[in-house]
Amino acid sequence: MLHVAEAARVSVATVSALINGTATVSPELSQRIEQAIRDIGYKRNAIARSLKMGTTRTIGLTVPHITNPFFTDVVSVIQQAFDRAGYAVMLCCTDEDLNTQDDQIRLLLDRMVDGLIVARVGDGAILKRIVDDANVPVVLLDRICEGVDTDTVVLDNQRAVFDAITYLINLGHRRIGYITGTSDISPMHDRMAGYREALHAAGLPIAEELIRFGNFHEIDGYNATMQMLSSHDRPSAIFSANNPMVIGTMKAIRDIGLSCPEDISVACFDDFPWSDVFQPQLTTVAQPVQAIGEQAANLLLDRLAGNRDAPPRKLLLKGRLMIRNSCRPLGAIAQSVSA
Amino acid sequence: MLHVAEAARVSVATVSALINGTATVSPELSQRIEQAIRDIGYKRNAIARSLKMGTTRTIGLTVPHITNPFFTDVVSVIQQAFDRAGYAVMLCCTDEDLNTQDDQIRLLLDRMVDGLIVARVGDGAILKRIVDDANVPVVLLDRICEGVDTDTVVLDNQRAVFDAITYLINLGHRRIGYITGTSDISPMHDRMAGYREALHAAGLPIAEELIRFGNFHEIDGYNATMQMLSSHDRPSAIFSANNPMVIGTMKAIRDIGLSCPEDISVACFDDFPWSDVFQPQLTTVAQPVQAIGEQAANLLLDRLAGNRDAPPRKLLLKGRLMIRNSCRPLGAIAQSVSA
DNA sequence: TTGTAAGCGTTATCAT
DNA sequence: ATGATAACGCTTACAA
Repeated sequence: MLHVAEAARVSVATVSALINGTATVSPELSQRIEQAIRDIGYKRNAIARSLKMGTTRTIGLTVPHITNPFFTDVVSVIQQAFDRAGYAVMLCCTDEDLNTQDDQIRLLLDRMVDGLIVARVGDGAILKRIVDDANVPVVLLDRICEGVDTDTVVLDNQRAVFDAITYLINLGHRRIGYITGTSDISPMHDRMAGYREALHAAGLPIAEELIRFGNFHEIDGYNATMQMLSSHDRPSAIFSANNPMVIGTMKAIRDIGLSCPEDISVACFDDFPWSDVFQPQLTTVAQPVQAIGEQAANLLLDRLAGNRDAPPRKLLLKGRLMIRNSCRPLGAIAQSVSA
Repeated sequence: MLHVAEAARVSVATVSALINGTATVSPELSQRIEQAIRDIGYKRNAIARSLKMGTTRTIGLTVPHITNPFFTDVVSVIQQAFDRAGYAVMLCCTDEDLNTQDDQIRLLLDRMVDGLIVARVGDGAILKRIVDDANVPVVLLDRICEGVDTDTVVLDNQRAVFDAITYLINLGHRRIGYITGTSDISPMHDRMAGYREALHAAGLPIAEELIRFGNFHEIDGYNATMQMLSSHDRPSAIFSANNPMVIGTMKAIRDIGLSCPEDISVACFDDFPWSDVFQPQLTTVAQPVQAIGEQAANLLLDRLAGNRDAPPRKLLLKGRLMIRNSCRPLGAIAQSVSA
């Protein structure tokens, strides 16, 4: 900018005034300055501006795994929304690791991000302290956080799984396997509650050996399914509370020589774009990813626009059961087995 | 930092020296300073540091669509690599739009990113100018760029498609539909060349009506497939040069009342994690996503570490044909049709 | 070993 | 309408 000012024979203040329209500058000087800007190819340095202004027009976004289709979509929507608003987004993946998340959030805060969207992991205590210290607005995505009272966008997970399990029960299933991630994060906790609630509402017993915990990855779904199917009294249906793990479930079913839905019914949380093209067409609980991403972005954008004092807004969205052909009435299963 | 200095009754220079280990400071002062840092909860401001140092420890990454599974994986790998190295990554999605890409790269450059990884889109001329002006290292990912002579990681696309089409030909297919994105980007151009080369090598004619151009999205694959299948002389196999479009192809096959592989064989570029679990199990060309992401990251990290003068390094990786069951010998197709 | 002070590229206040 | 100048928070000669 100094170069521009010199070339145009004006002061830097005038250049700044012109660029930002913060004061009126005469036509002659305007022209000289614009010419100089073109000649030199001047671009305003956003870092210096940030230092002075105290704002970076950058937000931080942290999710557990970007390869989880749910997060892929949500990240995509959020990124687009901020791009439209002229914000940059720094993306971090915590890999479901608490310390990693910790480091990443500090890294983002050090870089003076104007706001944070976080799908947290693990214990919320540290997150709470970080968020309290930092003076930036935070929106919690997908996962609520005990003690952190801030804008939130989550699904009604309990209700969604209740519906799915009830559907399975109505199909005649009595022994329904349930594969979940560690329940220290709210969605896993709430989904499990939905499972228990549905069984309870139907007057069915809860068989603890049918509940398996994994670490969110395909391999965990594989192992959990293997264990359940190797038992002498295997379930007639399996619900996976997490999207990547259901791939493992399907591989285990295949490897053990069974097939879905003939021998075992399968349903899972989170929809796939290809769900209704390949066989079996998985019955899933679809989350409104577009809405989730947009709401999260809007909530933060609203705070960024200056609305700091509004009380925390908690959005609870509804899932939708997408019934396809991966779950069969239990009668049909009995037939195919006896055939 | 000023606060810390005051609280510890030292100068800011001493605080800085201690934090950065850039000079030795006496035990007494060290202790006082560390105490003050804890008391105040001081965190170094990375923006101010960046302004002074001229480096942000942040890189920019732009891809067309993060929802394209290939890019999802590559972005994930790259993000992890830079996270390990203490870098933040700003992610942008161009949506295959030239102007968007333009704006985003400028936005990243304004923010003084230390380097850029770009899976470019459209005409390379503007990209070239931008890259020349900016004084940051750039690595080109997935797509080379005429005139931009810099580090590059791409696949041997022509060879990969040649292999896939040859496989189809050996199965007995003669009329092979080909669905591609606009060929102004190198992978699409090279893959098409592989298609033509394979037909030519087998002495087969190239039927231009079997080559359809789409815009990379599922809907484009759908439309292209619909058109081909509605013709009186439809192909016996379809190859989709792009991953999202093959979902459209499968939907079109279903909607038109045909089935794969019984009525028509399908193969495509880019592998899916679930390819060998659902039916039909798609035959695909798998890219070494892990290697691609790591190499791109390493190339940039190496430049960032100071190796600026090495000549541009061009990495050409090999694809792998994953043969599954979505392609049938033509004889079998004839049988199932006559049956 | 420690402190003083200049400077990174902006914006903003206050004279002129 | 324009310009001089301080300030944002840091690093780094250089001086003490």
